[in-house]
Amino acid sequence: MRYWLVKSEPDVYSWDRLVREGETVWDGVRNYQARNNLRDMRKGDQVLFYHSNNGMEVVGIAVVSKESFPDPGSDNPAWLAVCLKPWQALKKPLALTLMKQTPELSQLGLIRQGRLSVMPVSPEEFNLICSLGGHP
DNA sequence: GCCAACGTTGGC
DNA sequence: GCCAACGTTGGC
Repeated sequence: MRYWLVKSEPDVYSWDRLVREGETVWDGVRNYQARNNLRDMRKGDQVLFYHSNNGMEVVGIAVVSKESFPDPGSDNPAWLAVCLKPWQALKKPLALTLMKQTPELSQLGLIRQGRLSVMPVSPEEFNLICSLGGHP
């Protein structure tokens, strides 16, 4: 089991919409590093869902429901998509400012490489984020 | 709205 | 292959 974090602007695609729809195709990634991370996702991996720009907090945990396939929105087979399903909302969304104040999270990709939209998260980081988010 | 970070593009 | 110019992302 591996752990990941994806970013989404809530005005474009929010956690609530993912919950409403039950599953979504996570496409439109046009960055090679992020693409490589999509490629490495396996069914059942857990994915932190972060709202960028508007919100700036981790709001929930999703699960990879389908491993990578060619992005249906692109003619270029180099670009990939996965499917995500919502699993659980965090009881307390975890703000970026709080994560920045947490020494154990100082190596988080979200903080170190602000523009990357799909990134791996270590098990330790994942567990800490869950517990800070009020998750048992 | 501004700007830092970073990726991409294209001229040489 | 280098690097300047430019575009995009995202925090502030």
